[in-house]
Amino acid sequence: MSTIRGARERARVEVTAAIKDEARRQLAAEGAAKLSLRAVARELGMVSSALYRYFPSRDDLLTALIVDAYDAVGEAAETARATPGGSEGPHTARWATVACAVRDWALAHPHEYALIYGSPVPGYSAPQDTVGPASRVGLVLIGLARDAHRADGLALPRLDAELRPEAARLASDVAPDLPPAVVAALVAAWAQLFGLISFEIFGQFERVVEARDLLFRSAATELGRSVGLLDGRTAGTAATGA
Amino acid sequence: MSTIRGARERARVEVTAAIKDEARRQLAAEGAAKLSLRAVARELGMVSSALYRYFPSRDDLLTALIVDAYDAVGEAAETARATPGGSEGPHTARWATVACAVRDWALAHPHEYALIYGSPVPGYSAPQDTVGPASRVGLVLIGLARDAHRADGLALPRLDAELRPEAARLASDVAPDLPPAVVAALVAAWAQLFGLISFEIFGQFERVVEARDLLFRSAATELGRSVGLLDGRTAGTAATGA
DNA sequence: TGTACATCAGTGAACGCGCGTTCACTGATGTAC
DNA sequence: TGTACATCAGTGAACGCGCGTTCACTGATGTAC
Repeated sequence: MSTIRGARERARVEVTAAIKDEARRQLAAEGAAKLSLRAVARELGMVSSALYRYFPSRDDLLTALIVDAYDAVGEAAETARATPGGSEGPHTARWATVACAVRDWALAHPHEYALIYGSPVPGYSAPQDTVGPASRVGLVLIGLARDAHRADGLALPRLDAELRPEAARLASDVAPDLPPAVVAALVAAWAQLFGLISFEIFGQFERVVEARDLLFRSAATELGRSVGLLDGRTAGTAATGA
Repeated sequence: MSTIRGARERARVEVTAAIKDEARRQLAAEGAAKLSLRAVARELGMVSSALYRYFPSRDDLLTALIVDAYDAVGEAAETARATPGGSEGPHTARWATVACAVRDWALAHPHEYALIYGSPVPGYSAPQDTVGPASRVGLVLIGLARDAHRADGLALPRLDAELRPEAARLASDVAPDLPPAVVAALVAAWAQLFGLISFEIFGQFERVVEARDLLFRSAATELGRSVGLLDGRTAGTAATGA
């Protein structure tokens, strides 16, 4: 199926991509709530009913955009982690590199960011297809902690006694090889990281914060420390794979 | 003007409140994007054009709801701070009390929360009226740090050298009596606090975190520490006023 | 206390708009023999 | 290589819907003298 199967099939792939591109363009211009099949079709020079050959409904188009957005930000994080800044030097700096990559993606695609990390679109409920792509950024953060752990660059963060069962459950769910205290701190840091980004993207920093790059990098680094990552220099590229 | 001025004026106040209440109800049911003047009027047994005697446009109604929501969450924070849990005992615990109050409000009013801390409503730009109410929660957090500072319960958080000018500027803007390092950490903690809440409200914790109360309280307490608040017991009610 | 006028809340009809989705159709591309 | 049939992308008209906003109006409440 990876071969080109003929003109019809190739056309289908291209038109599907064109529809999503145009939808993304309208998303950027107007926001998710205003995304309309008719407007997309109009812009593409098609009649609106033709889109139903590609997406059975408006919600399915939205779902495709959501999956693409999760994949895009996940890929940005993964790419950053593969970069020297994300795989060499102090683990807190690697963490900051990945965090900044996520933020950069968000600044470049604010409406796609809002689609996945903002208020849920009214009347729309995300189907199962989104959970895989949605976890990619989280997995990169876990991977960074794992690298540090294997290189002895990970301290144990504080863990409230009453949180121990939940931490153990979380760890066995997402990273059984890491200490539960680290996993609990990771989940909190994950949410807090996007809190910093959302406040910037959604305008809460307007007229308050000016040096946003600096504040973000500094706060993100501190978040890395809260997970247990150490500032000290350890081996360059981790001996352990991904 | 504080006295009752007559039936007409009293009716105006009541109808205005009824419109906002019904609008809030629809907000909770459908989300901001689906809020429509016609539906509100219908539910109130009025004709849609009658609403224009009270709000010059749909956007003005939205603005009123936004201001009310900021005021409600601000009041929740202020009330919590006035409570024993918010004004006595370790400063980190006071901070956690306030943070939990904000989260409780958000859980009880998810759509109003989304209205103010979620993706901006497309095509709507917040007017100046919202900035005062929008800052109330932040001011409570600053107040908590101030209480600790005056009671010698505040340590200096780390401050990156390159962030010093921004921290100084921030401090002189919002809290000249606090060390710049604290103010910079406060701004970051403020955003991160809402990151924890948004992830929960917007569904990112679905199928991941189970003990959300515990995780939140623990992470919020840690955020208080990141600002410099100390766990040690200091004087009961701070000798210093608000 | 009574009359004349001003204010203003609420009505009902209308304007013009864009939306998602369905359906019977045309005509080009692909497949089987 | 050629013919007969099946698949399927795209058309165009239509259905039924709800929306924000305007406008001339009625009638009740309030005010000035």
